[in-house]
Amino acid sequence: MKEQVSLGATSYVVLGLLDLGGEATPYELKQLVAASVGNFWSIPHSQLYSEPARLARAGYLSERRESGGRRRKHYSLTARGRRALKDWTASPAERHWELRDPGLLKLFFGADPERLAGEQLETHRGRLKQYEQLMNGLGEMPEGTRLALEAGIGHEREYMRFWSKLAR
Amino acid sequence: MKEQVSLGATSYVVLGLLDLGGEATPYELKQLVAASVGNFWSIPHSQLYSEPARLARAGYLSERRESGGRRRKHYSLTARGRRALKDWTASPAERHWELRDPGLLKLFFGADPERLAGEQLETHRGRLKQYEQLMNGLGEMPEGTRLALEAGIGHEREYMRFWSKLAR
DNA sequence: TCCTCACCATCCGTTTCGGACTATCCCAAC
DNA sequence: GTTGGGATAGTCCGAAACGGATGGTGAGGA
Repeated sequence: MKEQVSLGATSYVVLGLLDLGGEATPYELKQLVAASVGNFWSIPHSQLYSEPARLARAGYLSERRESGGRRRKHYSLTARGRRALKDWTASPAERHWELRDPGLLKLFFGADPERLAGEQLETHRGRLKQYEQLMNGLGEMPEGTRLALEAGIGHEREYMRFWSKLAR
Repeated sequence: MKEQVSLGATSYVVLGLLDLGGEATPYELKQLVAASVGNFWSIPHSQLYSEPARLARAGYLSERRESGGRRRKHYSLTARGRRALKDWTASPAERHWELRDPGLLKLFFGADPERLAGEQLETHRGRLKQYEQLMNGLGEMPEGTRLALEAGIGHEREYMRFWSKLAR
């Protein structure tokens, strides 16, 4: 008698990370998110405690609890969870798309382009560098990860072009 | 004795749109959002009823109510509201940035790049076209608006490049 | 006159957010 | 061994966001 739950983007992030990593505690998920997908899709850490529990209740994850010490909970995918993830990746992506960029918002509402550009260039330069290091640093990585990172780099370069034009 | 409220991105969108448009009802705000900033930063319509009310209570907006008919509420900026908007545009943008793109998320978690690319190209082609029409269609527009639109177009072109590489 | 459709607004249950708070563990210094 | 500090790990809860269901109002046409 599994509980019925609906799966949102957050759910799939959890499933996806567990698929990549094999097994993890919420705390480890938190680190994984921070180091990967969190760069463009943030998830509050408290969700990474409640969401796996929810998914486990619905049979997508199995839960193993340490017997001693901190009694951490380790989660891993069940067959059902793996299935759900596969189905999701194979289905067309929702149209819903969002670029929540406070810098662009300020620009839209009349901030001085030149002053904003200086600051934004700095921000994006930093981020670009970080992405490029990741790309070179990590040797082997799954193809999807690498491609998503490439996309990120592409967008950062686009930001550099854009703000550079305004900076002069 | 004004009520104390904290201003978030949504608040500034409301202030900003009223600054651009002079005066508006929540319903008009909804349309303005849909036609402009909503393209990259969505706001649920119900917020566009509650947020102006909240801002009015705190003295950032003034409220004028139609005496007959539907008794719609028209909002406009007070000096205080205009001030808050100016301060915000002049302050450095928060680092917090997000690209919520379900397509990239699926790519990250292992979707077949080629199949995803076909679908994404279509989506982005549509959006790009729409932006370009806006750019050409609207004659005069505030500089910020035009620049933000240019940024959007830049990113869409980047998407086209990216997914095209994967599409072959 | 009545109907219908577009316009307009509110409500409210659910989900998400994010920050404050607490607990635990490890190791080093005393 | 005991104390203390920093990294690790988890919980909680009020506030905000979400989004869909619902209902009213008015203009124009049949």
